Amino acid sequence: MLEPLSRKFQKDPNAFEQGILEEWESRNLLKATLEARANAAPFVFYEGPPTANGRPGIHHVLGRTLKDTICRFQTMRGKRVLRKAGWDTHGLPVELEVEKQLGISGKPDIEKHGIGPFNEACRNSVFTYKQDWEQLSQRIGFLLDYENPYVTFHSNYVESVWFLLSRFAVNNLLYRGHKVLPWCGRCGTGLSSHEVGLGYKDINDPSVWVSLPLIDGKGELEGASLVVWTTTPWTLPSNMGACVNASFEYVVVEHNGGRFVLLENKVAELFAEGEWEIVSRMMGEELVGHSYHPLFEYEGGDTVHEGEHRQVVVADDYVTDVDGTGIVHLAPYGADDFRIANREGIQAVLAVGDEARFLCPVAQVSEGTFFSDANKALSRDLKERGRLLKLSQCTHSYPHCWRCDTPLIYFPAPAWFLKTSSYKKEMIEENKRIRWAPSEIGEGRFGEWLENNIDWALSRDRYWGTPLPVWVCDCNEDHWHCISSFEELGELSGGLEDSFDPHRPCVDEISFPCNHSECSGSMSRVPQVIDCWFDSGAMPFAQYHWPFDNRETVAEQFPADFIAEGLDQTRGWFYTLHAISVFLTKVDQDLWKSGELLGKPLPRLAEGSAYRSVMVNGLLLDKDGQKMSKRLGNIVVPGNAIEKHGADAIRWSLLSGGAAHLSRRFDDKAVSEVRRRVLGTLLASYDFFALYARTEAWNPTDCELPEVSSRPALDRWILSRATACASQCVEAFDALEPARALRSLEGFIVDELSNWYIRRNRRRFWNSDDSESQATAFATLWEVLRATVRMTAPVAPFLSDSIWTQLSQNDESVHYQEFPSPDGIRDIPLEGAMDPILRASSLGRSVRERVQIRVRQPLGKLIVHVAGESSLGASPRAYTDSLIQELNVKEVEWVDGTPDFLQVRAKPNYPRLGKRAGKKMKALAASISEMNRETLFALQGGSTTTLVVEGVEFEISGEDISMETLEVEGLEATTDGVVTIGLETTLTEELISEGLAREIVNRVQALRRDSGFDVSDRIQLQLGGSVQVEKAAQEHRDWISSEVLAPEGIKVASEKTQGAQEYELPENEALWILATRLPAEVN
RNA sequence: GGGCCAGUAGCUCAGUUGGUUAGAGCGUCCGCCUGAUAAGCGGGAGGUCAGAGGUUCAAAUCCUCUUUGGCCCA
Repeated sequence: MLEPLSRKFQKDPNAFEQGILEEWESRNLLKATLEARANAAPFVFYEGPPTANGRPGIHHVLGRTLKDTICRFQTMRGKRVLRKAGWDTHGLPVELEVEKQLGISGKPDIEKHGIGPFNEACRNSVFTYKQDWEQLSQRIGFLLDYENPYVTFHSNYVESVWFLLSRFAVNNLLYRGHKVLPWCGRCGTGLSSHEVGLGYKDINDPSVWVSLPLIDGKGELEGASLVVWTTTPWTLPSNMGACVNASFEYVVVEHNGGRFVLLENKVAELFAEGEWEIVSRMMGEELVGHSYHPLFEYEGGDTVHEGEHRQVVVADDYVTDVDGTGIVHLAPYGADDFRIANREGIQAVLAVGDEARFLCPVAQVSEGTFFSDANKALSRDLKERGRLLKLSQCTHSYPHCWRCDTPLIYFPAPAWFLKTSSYKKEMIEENKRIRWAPSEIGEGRFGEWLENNIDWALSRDRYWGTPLPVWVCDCNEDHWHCISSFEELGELSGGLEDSFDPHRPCVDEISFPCNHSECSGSMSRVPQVIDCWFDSGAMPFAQYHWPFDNRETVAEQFPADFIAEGLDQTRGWFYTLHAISVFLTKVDQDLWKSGELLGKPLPRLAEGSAYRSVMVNGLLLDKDGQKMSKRLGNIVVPGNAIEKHGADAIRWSLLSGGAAHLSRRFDDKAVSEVRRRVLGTLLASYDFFALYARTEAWNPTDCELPEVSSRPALDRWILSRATACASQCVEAFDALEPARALRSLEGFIVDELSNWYIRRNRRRFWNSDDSESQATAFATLWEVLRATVRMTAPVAPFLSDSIWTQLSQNDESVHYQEFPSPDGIRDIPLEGAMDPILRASSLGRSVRERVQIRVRQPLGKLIVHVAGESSLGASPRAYTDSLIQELNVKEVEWVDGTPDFLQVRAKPNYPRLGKRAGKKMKALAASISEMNRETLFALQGGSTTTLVVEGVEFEISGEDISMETLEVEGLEATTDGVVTIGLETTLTEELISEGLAREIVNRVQALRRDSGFDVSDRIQLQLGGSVQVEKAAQEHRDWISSEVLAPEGIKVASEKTQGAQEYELPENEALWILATRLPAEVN
């Protein structure tokens, strides 16, 4: 019992933790934890679903540790924390992976292969690395319910998503439109931004300046033309309008008898010097509303956006003065252009279709011409008609299809949208109620994103995803319907097969008659699937198959109290969760009106966002601050690091290294340091306790723990500090700032518990002469250690649990104990009184260093003065013994008041006086520092004095100044401004003799250790040496023998015994020792 | 181009509402202790708080600009 743990941990942390993992597994820790909290209030956590078709890296360890730590902490605060795992399984990355596997590429290939087999391959591929994820999570101690995860491709999940989509449709927030995408005309497909990035190439393009003659120009604008610039002449036939920036100033210039409108600083690029002059200036807004003659007249084309206007001037901030003329030609082949056309009601007609070829003849370009081949002919035509002002060539980087190398176009593809912009106000409002850590992300990045919200382009022309549950009539495409459940689909289509799978292609085959009156058409599904971000954003509902099942559970488990993901999720999961939940709970009022749905009660869900607080973590870089990437080969494989250091050290180091939201470096050395300095110290402290509890047979169960009030000041101090630490941890964890909690814990464990409390109290643990003090020491340390491991448990779950089990001597895990109460016993005056003691110790060591007298050499007297001692709530003098031991002095003299030998000076209390004195503060500070000691003394005694500074009187009281001690006359002294000490450095005969006695003990102890004796082994001791040494040994023989456990006393002999160890002591003194272990019966 | 964040000791980072001499760990130099012993502790040295300007009696902290780096979006 009370086994030592330190060496086992330091030697092989991995094996150490594996043992604890087995324990947890055998008793199913997560289940046990939830059972222990069966009736507790919930703390709701949502797991952001990872994609399991990639290996987890060390940065996932960061995210998972943050989640786990907060969840464990809340569990220990008495909450019931369900932890349902989840998997994000749909989407393009899966498809690309499978294309690679099957050795095919592109949509035509996939359709040739067959959507059915392709999706089957996707389904099999998504869990390629599931094992890796589960094992890693389990190994780092991330408690997660992997037995009942939510999986986005499961039928139930898909059905919930359909239901949510149908609610958008019912509210008229689902609509058909166009989305401008990077598009390959040859493959007939849109590309993701990732794919676009794969295919940039430098090409040569024409650069044309074209005139747009105004139809209705008046005054200076009469007969004037707008000038636009483009490198894509093929888009000019599809010109919809011209866009200016309302706040720019434009000029009208005359050139060769014509008038042209553009930005002043662009004129020189167009016309030669001296051939133009400025006629007039006007703001962009004055141009808005004019119309101009179209560039090309032709029949045909594909109208993709109906509108009342064509060829008009509009304004938008997206127009810059960097490229072009400050007037932008709008064509449907641009996302901004499309947005503006939408807003302004401008008709959009495509001259170039989805195969990137002309749909109709335009000028000298024939139907079917590939877009890039039309540039020359179009330019020529414009030139002939006098509309081309300038033509040159430019080389620039242009995207190409990474599969077939064809130049891409930006193309408005048919798409389905969610009208999120219609409830932007609600989303912004609800965002203000979310607690963001750090807050800037919520106000800044996320807030900004919501302010600029545009409708959600929901559909994807792909295969492996949740099919968009929209069925359209073949007679009239305005007859469409969004399905809300499998049951509804079954009823409409005459029943679903048992093997029904809501994925493509199965779902594509289902059709039913159009139910619009007097329509005899047949409804079939649109080909698209949906953005997989909608899947993950739907998880608060879909993870429980709401509203078809678990309505009560969702009502309790919505919204989340806490989520935590990386910064890159701001526009990802954080947004989709928010957008869907705000819509469902706040915008969709109809859903909740009746209080029931499908004939069963529907509990109202809390109105608002899906989460109340969110913790954002930054990127994890390598030790040199480089982004980890396969290319650089600097990816840290979590397994290796864990094997070396164990998970606790990694968890601790990841959480303590700076604010969570900043990008941080993963540094192996930092992990070692944490392991040694923090975890090592905690274990050593426990081992110390265990060692003496064993030898002295102390057991918490068979003794009565003494009243705290009756314990020594130092014991009450450490208990109070433990409470202080608990209160800081609770505050920091609640604020989602684990790094702050860990700083408190590190300081408490290393400085306060180990380096001060244990170090100053060691003797009490083996001194059974004072059994009361010993029992109290054991009780205090036991209690403090138990509190400490409960505080470290959320961060270092393994180590903490193993120490806890030892201390408790039972099987109960630390992980469902209560976190130490922040409202426990606290004695703040006592804590304050310790501060001068720590300062005095430090000063004392500094003086000893200066005068070169080692601590082992006792000194006579230490004089201590504490400025403002009387204002401390408790007297530091209660700790006099600690100071005597720490600095090895015979006595401590506490100085009252400000005696003559102490030089003092006053410093102004700036925060107090600064407000009163204002500009005169500097002068006032000067006169305060000149006040004499009598005045200061009087002020401290409670009287006041008046200082006149620059003609103004200031009444100064004791509170307006603080006293600073400078030095002590006649002694080796030093001060830190608050505490001043003087050290008597005279060495008397007795002190020297005692110093030597300590040297002797020191050498004997070293010899004991080197000889491999146990700490409680008794020995027989012979020694001798130089005259002074022998004299000291004689004088202190009793003390020495008790210190080194030589019950038979020591034998001082002038003749050196054979086999004795020789030593050279300071001041050229000589010593020899012979120590032998006494037989066991003596021990 | 826009937004957000960061720049403090050789390295990694703290630094509360502006207020006394800007702190800690690692590293380095010097030393100590050891009945926690394959540990531990202390003391020094080391900083123009990225740069410039401003507000203020007082700025690492507030404001403006510049600069470097990161992330997100165009």
